[in-house]
Amino acid sequence: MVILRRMKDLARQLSDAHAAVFAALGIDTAYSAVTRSNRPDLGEFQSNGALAAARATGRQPREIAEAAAARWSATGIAAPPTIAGPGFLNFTVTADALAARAEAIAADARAGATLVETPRTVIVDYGGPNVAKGMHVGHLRASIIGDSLKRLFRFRGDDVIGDAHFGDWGLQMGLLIVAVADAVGGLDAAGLEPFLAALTLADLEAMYPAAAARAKDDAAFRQRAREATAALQAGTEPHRKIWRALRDVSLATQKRDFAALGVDFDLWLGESDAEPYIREMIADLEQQGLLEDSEGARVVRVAEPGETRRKKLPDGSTIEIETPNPLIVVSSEGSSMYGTTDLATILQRARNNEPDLYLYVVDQRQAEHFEQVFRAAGRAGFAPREALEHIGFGTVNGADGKPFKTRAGGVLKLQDLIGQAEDAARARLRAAELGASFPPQEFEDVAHKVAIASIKFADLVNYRSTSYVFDLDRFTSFEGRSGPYLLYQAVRIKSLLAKAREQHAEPGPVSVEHAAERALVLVLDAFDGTLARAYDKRAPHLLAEHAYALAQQFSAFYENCPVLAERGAARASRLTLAGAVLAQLETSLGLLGIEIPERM
RNA sequence: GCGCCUGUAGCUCAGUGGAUAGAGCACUGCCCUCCGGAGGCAGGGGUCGGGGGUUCGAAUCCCUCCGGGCGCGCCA
Repeated sequence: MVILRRMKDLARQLSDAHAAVFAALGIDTAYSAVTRSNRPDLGEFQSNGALAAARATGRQPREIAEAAAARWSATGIAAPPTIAGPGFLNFTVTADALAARAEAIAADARAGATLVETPRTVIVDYGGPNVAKGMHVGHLRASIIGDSLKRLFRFRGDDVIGDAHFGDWGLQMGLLIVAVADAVGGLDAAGLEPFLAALTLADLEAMYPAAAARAKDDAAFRQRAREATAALQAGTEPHRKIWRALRDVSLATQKRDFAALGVDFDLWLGESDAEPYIREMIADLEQQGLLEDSEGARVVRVAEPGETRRKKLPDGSTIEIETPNPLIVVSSEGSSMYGTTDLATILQRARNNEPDLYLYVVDQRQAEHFEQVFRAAGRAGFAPREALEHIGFGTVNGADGKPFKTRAGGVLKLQDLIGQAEDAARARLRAAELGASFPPQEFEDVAHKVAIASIKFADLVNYRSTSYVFDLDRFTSFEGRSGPYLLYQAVRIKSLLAKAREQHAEPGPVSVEHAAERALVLVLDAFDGTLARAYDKRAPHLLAEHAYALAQQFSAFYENCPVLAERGAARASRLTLAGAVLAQLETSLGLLGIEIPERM
């Protein structure tokens, strides 16, 4: 196997050259970073290092900038920088450097992306469907963001394991077991077996909300559910048999929903799979003296000394209590709570996968829960606290700014949501007279890809911690910053390249002449830096923005720089650029979990 | 009450110490004898919630006030 030394991006090349200049001048190279310019009228890249270095050393920024400019000798990459304002250095790269970079990207199977220096083992916990409920719009973000992060980390060279972590072991199971018992007339009723055999997800979706609602104000019913939960976890029959049936029905549907969404997992484990570790974990916590009795439960305290908050009691008085709250490991009923399984799952993962990093892609509202679990895991030595990260995200809201609901006020099932997006995609395609001549099966495939691209791009283009407003009309639009626009641009390039092949027009060496070509190569060049930042910040939206910027810049290039109308070297150069753009666009969208149809 | 998140153009959102705050939608005006116009180019539109402070420099950091969302032990 040939090991290629990947070419550094232009910002990196300029930074290296600038660092050499700073080193020669005796200035700390920590200030030598060169980045894309925010003043394109003055240069393509800039360095603010002279200002920062001036502050640190007490020298004049202008003087440092002038000395650096005078020593600049990176021939071939850029001319010596110009100085502006109090000491900004502005760089304009040479056409040759751009051409070389474009060719390197075009020839690279990774479209110009480098790998992390030290690959790690990373486990990504995302999706998190609940066995008691079908997947709905609320599961969208966990699935889409988690899947994208998994792809991004894997692409950068890490060994990544995606785990769905089904919610199949808590009180929701106890509630369902009691509901089943009531439906058939008791746990030992003859009707149990046939009931379980005929069970569907629809039954489950009808039973669970009813049971959950009843538990709210029927204390006796709630107590029965808690007891049933404890019995299930203790391995009692027929609780276990019922649980198995419920889980099987739910899982089959959820796998289908994930498949429709184009989201996959390496491990399809759930909370129940942590069960074998719980007894041992509790003994370990006990032995370490971390477990305390508290109001009938057994807890691990995780607050540091002095971490307190005031709490109002029912009688109106306030008391000072520790924060975060202790993590409940054993409920007063003797059952496992979600904190118990989460903690045991860390132990399980540490044993089985030895991850360097654990990412939990879960709703931001659970931040405090994870803080408790992570602290407990750190204290118990299951995993270092720094290796555990909660990747929180905001909610999907309706037009009223509140979490998204259907017109009837219920939650929108994932399946229905995808169906609505497909309807919208079909209508858009027909309105644009796209795919009219396709075989029905291909038309449906295109509509599905457009629908998924609409949903995923609209979600991923927002920074994950902010909530966003769900607006299917906007998401499925072919205009502007949307998934369908990106598919359209990509397919248009495919069409162009196919036409070139028909004409036996071959790509060739790149020469960068037109301003639109310069701008395009600069966007291609920015890919690797964007990947690195998206990776560091666990922020796929940076990648979504890059894909959009690339498509948009290609459109400008396409408008200004005819490809097939040219002949010879110019045509060959532009074909290389077009090919590089398509490859990078496919890679970018692929990392977002978005598939591009062959034609549309 | 305490804590976390959040407030940027009419709308949806980027930008978290650097120069003149950006993009999409919407709006106005141009551009199809030309590779897919679902496009491109240009323009109007912002006291970056208010006030104070730190800094050569603040949407970004600190303080304070106002608005919105969420969380605060036996649900997940």
